[in-house]
Amino acid sequence: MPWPEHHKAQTRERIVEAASAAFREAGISKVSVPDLMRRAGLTHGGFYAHFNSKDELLVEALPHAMSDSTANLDRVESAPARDLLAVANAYLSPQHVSHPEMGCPIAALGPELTRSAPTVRQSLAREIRKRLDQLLALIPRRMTAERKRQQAAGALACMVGGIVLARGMKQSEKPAFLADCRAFLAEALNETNAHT
Amino acid sequence: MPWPEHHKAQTRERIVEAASAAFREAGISKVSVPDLMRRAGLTHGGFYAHFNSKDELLVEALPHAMSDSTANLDRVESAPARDLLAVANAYLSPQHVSHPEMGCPIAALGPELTRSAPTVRQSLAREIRKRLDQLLALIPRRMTAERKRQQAAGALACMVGGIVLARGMKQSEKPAFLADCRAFLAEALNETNAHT
DNA sequence: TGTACATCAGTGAACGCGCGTTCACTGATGTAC
DNA sequence: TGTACATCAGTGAACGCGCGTTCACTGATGTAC
Repeated sequence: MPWPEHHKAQTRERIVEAASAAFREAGISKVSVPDLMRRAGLTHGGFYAHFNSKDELLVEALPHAMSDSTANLDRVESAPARDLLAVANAYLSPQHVSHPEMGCPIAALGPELTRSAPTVRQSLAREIRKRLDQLLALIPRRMTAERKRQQAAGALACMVGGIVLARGMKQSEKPAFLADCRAFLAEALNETNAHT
Repeated sequence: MPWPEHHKAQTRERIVEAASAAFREAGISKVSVPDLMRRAGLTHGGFYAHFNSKDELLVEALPHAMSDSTANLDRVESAPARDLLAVANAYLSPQHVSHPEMGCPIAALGPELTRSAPTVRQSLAREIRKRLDQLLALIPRRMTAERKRQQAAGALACMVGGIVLARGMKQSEKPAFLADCRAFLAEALNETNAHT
């Protein structure tokens, strides 16, 4: 073989990484194939040696963005967060609001992904399901299955909506709104409520 | 005057209405000026007799969509809902999930609006602020101002995120997820918690 | 060790297309007489 | 009441542009001898 063993796979990975950040930052429709190939240090023509279409890239970029985001957000002070509230607090942070390119793709691209091609929508559904299950696993065993499901669903909804809303607000109102969302969840997830 | 008094204003209104529904259904960037003029029963050339740009229309279509949405959602069984939980329950309904064109523009277009022109972003910030204040007004007086703010913020976040997530899920998982979000909020907003 | 070669990752000109926007015009209307 | 007219809302051809995608090619690479 005329090229180093994993050379092509590495280039492909670079494209996926560039796309995963660029889409979250600017929106899928606002990032053209020439744009993202430039970001990956390549020219646009080579794109189709790696992917059959922009949608096919998207199917791969979404799980990548999701892993990237949860890897960043689920660890607090370099240790993986072990309770739901810690994950929610990290998620509902000013840093997450101001850095969509490193953050959750559901908050940055949810509605746009929902309107994309069927393969993309399937990928989105899979990622949401997975994220919900991750959060579910962080909830104390002693609660009923029903209650755990409700807390995971409610917390994830509050997290995603909190970021979407904060990003749309006046700069000066963002921190207080995020703090309110965190306080709301702290209260709602508080175990003393588990027995009412 | 060669035309009926409010003729032009009515046409303009028809364009705003068509845009407000079309944008929520398909996304702003996927609806072209020719598209929406066709929807309003006109040809594309006339657009610029009413608006200077697509962005200028957007600044007007957003508040319109927001009023349309809250008018639909804030009334339960033809009477205006008077408590936050009733509003949240109507918002987190399967009908809202399956009809974005009549629903909340923040859930349908939030991230895309956040990346739009400054004038559009200002309009979005204003609408979010207004919505938050509406919800705040539905919370019992006896709570502290801080707690009321937290409940309004948390509930709105949960509502918006709940719709964004439900729309991204597998069809079969949507109803249970929405029910979980509603149950979560019923618990979190429950007044017995107000005194913990 | 040096050289000719086959491979194939990446290049860049070109394609058809639909976008947002402009503008010369058309023709339905209310008014004046 | 009937007709000529000025108005201006709406029309549709045309603009430059950037999109996603295709394809003939280039040139850096590892291999064979």
